[in-house]
Amino acid sequence: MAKREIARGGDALHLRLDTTGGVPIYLQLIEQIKYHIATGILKADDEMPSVRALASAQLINPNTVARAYLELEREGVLYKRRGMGTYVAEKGVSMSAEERLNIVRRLMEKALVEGMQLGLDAASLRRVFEETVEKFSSR
Amino acid sequence: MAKREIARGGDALHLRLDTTGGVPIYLQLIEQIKYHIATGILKADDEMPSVRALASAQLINPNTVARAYLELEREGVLYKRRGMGTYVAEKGVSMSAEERLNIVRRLMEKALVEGMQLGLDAASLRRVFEETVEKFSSR
DNA sequence: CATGCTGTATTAATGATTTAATACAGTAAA
DNA sequence: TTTACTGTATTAAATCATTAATACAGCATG
Repeated sequence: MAKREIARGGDALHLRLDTTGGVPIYLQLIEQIKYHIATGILKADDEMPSVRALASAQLINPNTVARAYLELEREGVLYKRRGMGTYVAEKGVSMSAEERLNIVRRLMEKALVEGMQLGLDAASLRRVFEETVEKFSSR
Repeated sequence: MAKREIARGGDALHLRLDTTGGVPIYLQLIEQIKYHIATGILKADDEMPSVRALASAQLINPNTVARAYLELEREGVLYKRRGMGTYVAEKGVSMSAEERLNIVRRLMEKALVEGMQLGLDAASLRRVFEETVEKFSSR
């Protein structure tokens, strides 16, 4: 038996999955893994929990984890070594600068449209922006 | 027959609906209506196109429009007068300041998590923010 | 009050998504 | 090579979401 010493980034993962059907599990996984990378809990080349380990820890089907990992690999967030494991990738290597900007622009627009609809002025929106940037600037 | 004179805000609506199934039609409607409000094309108390008028203009089912209007009413974006029509509401009257802030925080977080994952630094993110704010500050 | 417009409600059909069961395939270590 | 771990692929079941058909109900106008 190969009981490798593991120092998985996944050890520090605190995933809160809501399995009541509101949001698909694999999307929650994707979102929370990205979040943990953004906060620095997961760093480049950290090993993720295996598909089966994470599945049994969370009492979900391995395929659901595999789907999340697959999508994250497509986005360039994770990379895999067949037979070995899944790892955190370096950032932003998969697309052109313009493509990346456009993705963020779309999301920013969504946030600000919603904010304006809720009656927030530019100053309030700016405050939310700065506040949020700080959460991710510890690294 | 009551052929009322109408000055619908909807006249200026340029909706581009993609009916190939990617994004649900009613969500596209919601998003684009909010967008038009944010840009000032639709103003408070403007009359929206009727459920049937918008449906036949866009070749979609009236219930689909009704669903979008219903959701927008729930969010306080539109209001209705039964038998009369649907209108654009004043902004941000339906929830507490803290609730409104939290909604925007969530969306902002999503945008920035994605941005960081794509390798953008704080300065680039700030540029996207300012750029986007300006789009909606003409009013 | 009748007409023709508003939005509403109910139900059904369709289609897509999500999850699960299960078997396959690659790698490392003993 | 065997074992025990990795991820992968295929298929099917179940669930959910979306859209549509159709009938109902309220209001303004003439």
